[in-house]
Amino acid sequence: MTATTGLRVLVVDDHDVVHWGFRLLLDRQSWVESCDGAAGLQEAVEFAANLRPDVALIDLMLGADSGAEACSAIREVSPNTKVLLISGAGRISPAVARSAGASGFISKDWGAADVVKAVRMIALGSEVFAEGGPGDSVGLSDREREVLGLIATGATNREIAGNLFLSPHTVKEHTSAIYRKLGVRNRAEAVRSAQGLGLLG
Amino acid sequence: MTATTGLRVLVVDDHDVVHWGFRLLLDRQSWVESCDGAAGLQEAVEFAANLRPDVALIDLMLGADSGAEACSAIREVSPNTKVLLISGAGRISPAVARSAGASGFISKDWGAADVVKAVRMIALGSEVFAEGGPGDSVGLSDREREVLGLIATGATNREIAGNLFLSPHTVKEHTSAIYRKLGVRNRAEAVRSAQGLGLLG
DNA sequence: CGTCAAACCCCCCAAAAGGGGGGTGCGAAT
DNA sequence: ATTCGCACCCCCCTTTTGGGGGGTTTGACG
Repeated sequence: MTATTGLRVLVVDDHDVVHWGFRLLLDRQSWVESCDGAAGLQEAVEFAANLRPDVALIDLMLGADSGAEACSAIREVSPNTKVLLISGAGRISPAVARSAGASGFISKDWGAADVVKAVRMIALGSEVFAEGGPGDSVGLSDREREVLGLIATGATNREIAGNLFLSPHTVKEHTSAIYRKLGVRNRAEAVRSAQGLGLLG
Repeated sequence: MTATTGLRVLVVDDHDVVHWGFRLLLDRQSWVESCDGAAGLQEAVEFAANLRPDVALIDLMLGADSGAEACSAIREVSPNTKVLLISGAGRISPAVARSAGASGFISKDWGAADVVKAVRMIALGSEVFAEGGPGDSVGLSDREREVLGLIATGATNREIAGNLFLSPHTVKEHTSAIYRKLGVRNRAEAVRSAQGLGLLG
């Protein structure tokens, strides 16, 4: 639905449990085409060079290696790969993560659904830098919030258009923007997400 | 979407404000084809006989006439018309309302959205008898709740089918049942409604 | 001054949704 | 003993959705 073609994901983590956990989690998503894993920096760079993954999930504590290093190394051999850094215990400043070329930074204790959503948002071009937790300030425009409210009432795009005196196509563009910003695929999930974020009454 | 053809609604109320309020409210709904009004019993019966409305909204306090009487009278001349009784202040037992042939009974201080929803639910064949308020115990089956939960994650019917080892078509029947029971037209509204009813985590 | 994002409009397309009809079997209730 | 809700399967159909292009204007911000 979002994905015209599935995403290729690379998981880099030296702990087998984490590593396989993510792979099982992501392989289950219909928009994930393939999900491979690497245990160390060298292996990760090889994979990245060959597979050109869309997203790389990199653990910050890569044994002897640093996650930030791995991030730079991967983006050197595969510049189109978006990197999502994952912290176990330690913290990292968004600035450091950004300068390493990462598109996002999350904590390992996020729920599975939120991690999955973060991967999707990054693949779609958003950045995810967690300060306090998932879903801080999504930054919908006024119009988008208005459309979102009508979506939640079950209105079709045509009805929304009639209500707001717009063309149905413009409404679709707003909905697309909403989905992108919320990291969501469709109306139903958008409503759920919006409720969780307190964007709806 | 729900309506292959729009609903015809008749509003019976001797207070002009209420009367027009409902008409304005309902005319705005895309699934309402026409919405006429009558001020008294006789007028109401005439309208019902000619227009054969799908739903009649009847005020309980019809001046000298009783709303329950009007209900019986209307269903005599137009048996397919579903009747929704509306109480201003007074209360009526569901038993009395049922024996008069009403499909539902609500209070005037319900929110606009809930009244609209009640009309739709009745038109779809459900009964709406308010005890404590709108949306008491919708009575989804286990399977339906399961499907609803997946809908809220943005899953498509095909994905739900894969997850629950069903055919996509069976999933669609569950979704239809969910929509009917919640008085809702589509996934987005179902998610919103379910949240409000506490059916989702 | 340019630039950028928001908001609006048009075209196209494939996929999904939603509703209609038909059917089966089960178990619980009347 | 028959009815009713639940769960499951098949066919058909139209509408809606979501994404892909392309474009304009406006107003804010540097």
